[in-house]
Amino acid sequence: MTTMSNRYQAEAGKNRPTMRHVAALAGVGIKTVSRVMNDEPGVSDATRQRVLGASQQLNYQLDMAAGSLRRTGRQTLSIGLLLPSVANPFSSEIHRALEDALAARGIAVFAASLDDDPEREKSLVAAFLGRRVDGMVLTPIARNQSYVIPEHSRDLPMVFIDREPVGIEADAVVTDNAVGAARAAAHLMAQGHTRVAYLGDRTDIQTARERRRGFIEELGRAGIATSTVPVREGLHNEDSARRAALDLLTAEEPPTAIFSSQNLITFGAMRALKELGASRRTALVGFDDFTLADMMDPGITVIAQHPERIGKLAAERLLARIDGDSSPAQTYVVPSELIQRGSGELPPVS
Amino acid sequence: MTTMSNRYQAEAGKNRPTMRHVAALAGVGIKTVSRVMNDEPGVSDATRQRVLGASQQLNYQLDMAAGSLRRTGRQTLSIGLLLPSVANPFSSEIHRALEDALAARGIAVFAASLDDDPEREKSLVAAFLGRRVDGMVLTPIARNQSYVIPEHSRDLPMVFIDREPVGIEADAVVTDNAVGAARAAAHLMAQGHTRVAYLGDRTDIQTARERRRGFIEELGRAGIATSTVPVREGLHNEDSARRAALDLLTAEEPPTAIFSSQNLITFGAMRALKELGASRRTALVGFDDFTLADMMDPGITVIAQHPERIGKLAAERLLARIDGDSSPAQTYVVPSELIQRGSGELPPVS
DNA sequence: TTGAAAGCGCTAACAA
DNA sequence: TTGTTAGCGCTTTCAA
Repeated sequence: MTTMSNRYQAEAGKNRPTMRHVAALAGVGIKTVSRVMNDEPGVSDATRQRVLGASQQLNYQLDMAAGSLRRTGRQTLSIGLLLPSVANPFSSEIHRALEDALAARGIAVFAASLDDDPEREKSLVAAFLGRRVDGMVLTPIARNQSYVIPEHSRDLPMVFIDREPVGIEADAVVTDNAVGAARAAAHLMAQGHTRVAYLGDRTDIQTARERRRGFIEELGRAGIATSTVPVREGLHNEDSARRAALDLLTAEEPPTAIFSSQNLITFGAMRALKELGASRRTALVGFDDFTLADMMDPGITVIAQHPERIGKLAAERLLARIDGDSSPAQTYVVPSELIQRGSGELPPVS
Repeated sequence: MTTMSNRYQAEAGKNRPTMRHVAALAGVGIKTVSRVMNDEPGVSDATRQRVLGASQQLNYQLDMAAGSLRRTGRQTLSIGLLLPSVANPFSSEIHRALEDALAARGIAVFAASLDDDPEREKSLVAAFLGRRVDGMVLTPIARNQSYVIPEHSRDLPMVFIDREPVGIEADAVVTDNAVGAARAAAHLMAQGHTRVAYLGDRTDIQTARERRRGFIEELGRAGIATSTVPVREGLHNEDSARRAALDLLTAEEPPTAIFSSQNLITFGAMRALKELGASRRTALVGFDDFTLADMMDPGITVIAQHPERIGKLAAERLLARIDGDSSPAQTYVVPSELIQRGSGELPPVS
């Protein structure tokens, strides 16, 4: 005991104190310290106070990693979140909603950015697994997610967001992409447009394909020959979208309305219209809402997604799985919403 | 040995395999598995292959937490990042730059949102510490950061961003708030403005006070009686800024130019100007750049911060500290930049 | 109410 | 080149 006191009590403040240091200083056993630090019952008030005092004096902090190593269930109270980019506004709102739902349970979030790189997806998932996260929320980008099947079978909770996974049956939370895009088509046709162009993202992205499908099919249902619909795809940034829009608008028989399938593409279309002085002549509906959309001239009509709802729902599903829910995997669809601001209500001008 | 084989090899796939399982399957000692998994030398090629095979067959994954528990230096390859909100565009760009710089070293990032709550700051820092992060990047909001002195003295690397910490000497990376605001003042005066209003954030925020000081002092240096400068402070969202701007602009002797000290305040000012039809009559310079600023009419002139540089620099400082740099704490200043887009170049109209 | 001993999955130190 | 033993900081188990 004297040895222990000497050994642990005397050590300088450079090294982080452990339970043994606290125990030695308080003159109790290490298990008693453990009980106090974890708010477990079975410790007298006097002892508890003594331990608390020692712990504060040493500035002691429980080591979660060491604890969860032995603890049954072995939870780390951390999860992994994989996003296209943490800097993407849509992603970061999902992130925020998730964080809020998980913070209530003391769960910390590892966030990482994919940058559309399938290899990164796999290595970031591996990094999460190596840190023994209690669950993962993933935006899939790789062709196939079957590489996580082993972990999923070991009951590691997993929720996919924005896009459904391929090759594995797991929970997913997605927007009604096709329905939303169809709504955009119907809205433009209701204003009298029949010549409506589609500006789309890279076709290897599932949501982009869904939006295209929903849009075109709705035009078809209204009797428009879908083969005549001007379609420009593979656009992945503002400038390629801008050029595609300029191209369409300066061709013969330009469209009287444009549907842009994503934020950056909408920005590109807006620029093209502005350059041509056609902002009040050509109708525009964009998928994804954005800051200041209502401050544009005219205001930009959009199909808004609800990232907060996606994040919240994903967190709820993840927590349910962590708590042992073993019902079959399911895809949850968060409805999008048409927000009229002017650009989508312009009548056709030929 | 037979016992071990039975015990570890036969277990079902539900439990995560450990090194012992791999060792048993490969017919080697556990330390050999450790060597292979950590790419350490001193293992014959044949043995290495056998271990690798067994590890893949079992879908084995090294447990970083368990490893770092014993490993000298005890690094977890994770850091904590505290932001006003992960959903704030300025914050999330810093986050992204940090992530990129740290990913190269295999370091994962715990991100959390403060929401201007000093209590949250402390509890989130405690959560990071309990997870034994290798370092922290913090946006301070509490009055005082002396509560982390014990950890800082134990050589836990820490870099403060956006605002300087109080009560502790630690590295910080900040924007030249006063200088940037002064640049806005000088720019507006160069257009001939003498009656310039200031719309500012809550005065308990250090950067808000700095911006105000820089702005007012620059007006004073030019001979403007600083007591006559119309100042509205304590604005913390778009609508309060909008109302303050409306108030100023509809009073007697309205300002001919406005400086707004932050993103949301700029949006509020823009709305007020639009409502009054004064967008082309009253000059506006905002602190903080934002998406589509150039698409407004007129384009919005701003003092742009450089979140990517702040994030990158913070990461560099953190890594240097993690690598043992023990030079005195220092504050690094990232210069802001005036971007002219039209709104700040309007001449005074009375 | 309290604490000693074992062991979580791994690496350090050392021996073979 | 390989393996054995101890032990990281903690919780579990069980005995006092």
